[in-house]
Amino acid sequence: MRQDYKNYDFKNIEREVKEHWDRDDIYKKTKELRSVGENFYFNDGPPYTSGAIHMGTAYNKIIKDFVIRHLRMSGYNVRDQPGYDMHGLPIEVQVEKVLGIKNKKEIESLGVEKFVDKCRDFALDHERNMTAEFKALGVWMDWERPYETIRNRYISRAWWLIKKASERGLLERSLRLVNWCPRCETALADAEVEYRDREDNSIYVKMELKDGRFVIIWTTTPWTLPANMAIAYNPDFTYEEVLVEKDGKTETWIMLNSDSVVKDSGYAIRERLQSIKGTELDGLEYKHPLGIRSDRTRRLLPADYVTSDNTGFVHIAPGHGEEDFDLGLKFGLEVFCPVDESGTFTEAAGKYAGKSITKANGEIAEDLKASGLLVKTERIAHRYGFCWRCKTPIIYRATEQWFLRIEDLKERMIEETERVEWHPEWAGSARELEWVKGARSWCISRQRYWGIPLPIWVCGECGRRRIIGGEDELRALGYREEELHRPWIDSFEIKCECGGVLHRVKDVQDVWLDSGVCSWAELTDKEFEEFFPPDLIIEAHDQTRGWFYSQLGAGVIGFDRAPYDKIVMHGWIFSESGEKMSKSLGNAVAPLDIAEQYGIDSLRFYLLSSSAPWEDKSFMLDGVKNANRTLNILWNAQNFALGYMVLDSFDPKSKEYALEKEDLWLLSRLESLKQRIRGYMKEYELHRVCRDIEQFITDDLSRFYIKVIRKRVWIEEKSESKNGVYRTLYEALMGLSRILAPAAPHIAERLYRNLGGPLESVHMEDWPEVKEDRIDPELEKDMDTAREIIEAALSVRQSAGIKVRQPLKRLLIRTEDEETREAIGSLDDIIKDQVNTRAVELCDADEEGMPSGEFSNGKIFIDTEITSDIRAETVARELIRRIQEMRKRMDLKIEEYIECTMEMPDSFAVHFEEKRESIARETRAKKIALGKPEGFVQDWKIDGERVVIGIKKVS
RNA sequence: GGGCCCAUAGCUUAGCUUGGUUGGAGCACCCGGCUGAUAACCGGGAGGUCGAGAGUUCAAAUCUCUCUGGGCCCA
Repeated sequence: MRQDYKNYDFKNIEREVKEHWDRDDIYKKTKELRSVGENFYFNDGPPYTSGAIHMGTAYNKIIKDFVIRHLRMSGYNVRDQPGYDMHGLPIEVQVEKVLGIKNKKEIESLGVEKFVDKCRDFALDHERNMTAEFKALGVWMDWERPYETIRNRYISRAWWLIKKASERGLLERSLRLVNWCPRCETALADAEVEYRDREDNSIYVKMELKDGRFVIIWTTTPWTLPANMAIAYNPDFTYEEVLVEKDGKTETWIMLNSDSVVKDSGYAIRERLQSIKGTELDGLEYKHPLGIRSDRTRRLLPADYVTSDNTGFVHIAPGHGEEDFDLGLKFGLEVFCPVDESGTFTEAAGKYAGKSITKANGEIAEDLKASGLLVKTERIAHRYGFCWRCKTPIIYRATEQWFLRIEDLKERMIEETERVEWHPEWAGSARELEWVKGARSWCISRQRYWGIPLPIWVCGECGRRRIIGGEDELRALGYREEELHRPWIDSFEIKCECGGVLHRVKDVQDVWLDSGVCSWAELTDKEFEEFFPPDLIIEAHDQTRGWFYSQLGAGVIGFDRAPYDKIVMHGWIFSESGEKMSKSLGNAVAPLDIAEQYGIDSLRFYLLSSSAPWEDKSFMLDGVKNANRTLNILWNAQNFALGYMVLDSFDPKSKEYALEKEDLWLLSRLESLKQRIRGYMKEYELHRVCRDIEQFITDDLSRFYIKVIRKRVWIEEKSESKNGVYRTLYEALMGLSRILAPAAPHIAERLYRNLGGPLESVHMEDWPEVKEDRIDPELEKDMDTAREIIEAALSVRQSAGIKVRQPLKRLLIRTEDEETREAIGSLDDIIKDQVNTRAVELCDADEEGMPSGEFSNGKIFIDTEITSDIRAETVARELIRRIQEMRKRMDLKIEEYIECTMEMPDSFAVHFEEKRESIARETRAKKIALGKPEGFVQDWKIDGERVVIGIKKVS
């Protein structure tokens, strides 16, 4: 056992504890120790290597670290390989920025090899930084051996899945409508589109029917008009046909909501001609408003999804809208898409050829106006999709892409979602299930460079496909390059049976598929045998559509099951004012900056205790301060205990001790704490674990227990009673070091080491069993009663102006409650001591004339009569308190002796003489007398009288 | 517009499953006190339309419905 820093110097403590872990290889030894335990596969969701960690990433890893440490202490052999998501558009975009280039053409002219090398360096740099930060947070994972999505083996296992999908008939190439980023020139997954509000010009356009009447459509994307192939109406609606007039000319219009459509258009309604049922419009032909592909016949077609907002007619461009595409499929429309990869109109767009769609918007409106077809323009705010990385507005394009038909697996995916144990329960039963039910085919191809190349080779002659299921298969065909990435793999050709040549399709795969395969991608055969499938994953709620889902899809394709049994879903961390933390808003707090100020353990303890894991949190700096305060109190309690234990050479193995009521009480509290924690852990209520520990430290241990036993340790000679205190404190602190180890691993470690823990590290300890026989609910209840009475008495003292240093003659308690009477009887020593009263008595009637107060089961009265002895003791306590204060100011050690001389009025002096011996004993004074104060001298005012005290240290 | 989650004191929150005396606590604030572990702690004070409205009930923070605001995921 050893005494430690006087103050809770978290900086040094945390640094030194980490040094200890490193120097003595504690992490490895801990894993080694548990290698005989039951296998447990914790699967880390890979953060994306494109920036520093933020508070949310920190929280994520802190929860994981908590859970893993707890599992290890509970005996499990935990597989804890962390991982990094290192491919994909986000990195490409950042690298483009660094290189100062803007599009795919510039990448091609720079050279794909150079570009990909940069991407790899970028990802590896960030991986290094992030690892350093995770380690700094005290997170124990296998940092020497993380999985990386860019490794050959990883890529190889991803290919295996695509081959598997192909074998199961789930891989297909087809013309589909996809989200498309014209800047990045690639398809985007739904998950890669971010929706925001923006303002646009919407236009109302007259579409001329063959008979000269017009139907009015409304669109927010004028640039899709060249691709118009039909107009949809709703067969359930009844449309209005009205005669409108402008500049003396009249026209016949068909629409809904004619009044609001005509408003501000310069037209006026002259006559309401008739109502037209939707069905009557079926098949009517109209002219393309811009005269594009005018040879085609365009018709009005029925569609249930048309809403009654706006005009009740929807312009249909199968090349640019999902519903349009589906309607086109149903009615055999041409999928006309006169827009290329970069968002530029092709020759097919007639006069707009070569123009970018964003610029064409205005021009199209102008042209419509010129030809008299524009009814009006209206500014509107609506949700629009943007590329999640470069923030360019996305468009929809019909293109040939590769898909996984996971909608075919929907039933199995639903079953698996229902099988998995979710925390909280609704995360699965409501949220994920809802999302899975909407499963659609998964577009996995990307027209980019930095990603896992799709392992699909197609013959230019006969169209035969060959899917390569792994690196070995590729090498067996003669592939020589070390690298499996683009561009190296692009030039590899395979001979076809037909005599032709198979070329790899140029695409890379969606990064969500990368992380989707991580549960098996880096496992050795042996590990796969021992650990797969994973037992547990822990991620934030945005992963509903992300990793929870991509893993489910990949797992069901590969293994007909979800690659997890249990999911803990956690919340996000927002700024103090509840907004998203972001650098651009300037409200982001870096986890390590906070740790620098208040300590890593404080940050961890705060994040874990602040609210339930699945709740979103606003990050409160005061919360971290408060956690720091709690740990500080623990530190002080430890100092108190160790100070005396070391002084008395306490031996925790010694059997020579006697436990008093308060000792048994604290031990009971400790065990019932452990019992509650056991329940919380089952439900992943980590916040309750931490809050209850905090309560125990501050309330039970520091505020009450230590206050009660202070006198017992201040007795000089060794005694069984004093050993009882040591024994109790030792057990409480040892217990705390263990149950605090997952949340605050540094201070727990230090505490354990200071107490002389038998193992090299607290993290190698077993999670403590609950010693149920020590739990004494009756004693705990009695103590609650005693504490309540003590509080009430102190409160009455205060309002009566009787200071605690003045003993009471009696404390009288009136209660009808039998249990309360028994509690008082059994704990009266503690009550006496804490209230500072000579006697505790029960009474049957109110005591007239005495200050009184109430507690939940009765009333109390204090007898404030001052006898000569009470006066003497009050004076003695006042003097002792001042002398002690001075000893402290002189920085004397507890065991050092003093000589003390004092001047005081006669009214004090008589009492001083009376209590001289006990004053000398309590202040460790060899000599104490009246006389000229010498040495360290201070003036005091006691009850308005001047007392001068002088102290000298003696050796 | 849809699904899920959240809303209690200035702030962070307990209580809601199973309706029942005056809805607890911490931080911050004010007043007083204690202290040889403690720049710690204790006592008191002030601070609540339990987001709003309706319903069920003898009784609603708690159950039901509607609405408002926030979050996540979608449309």
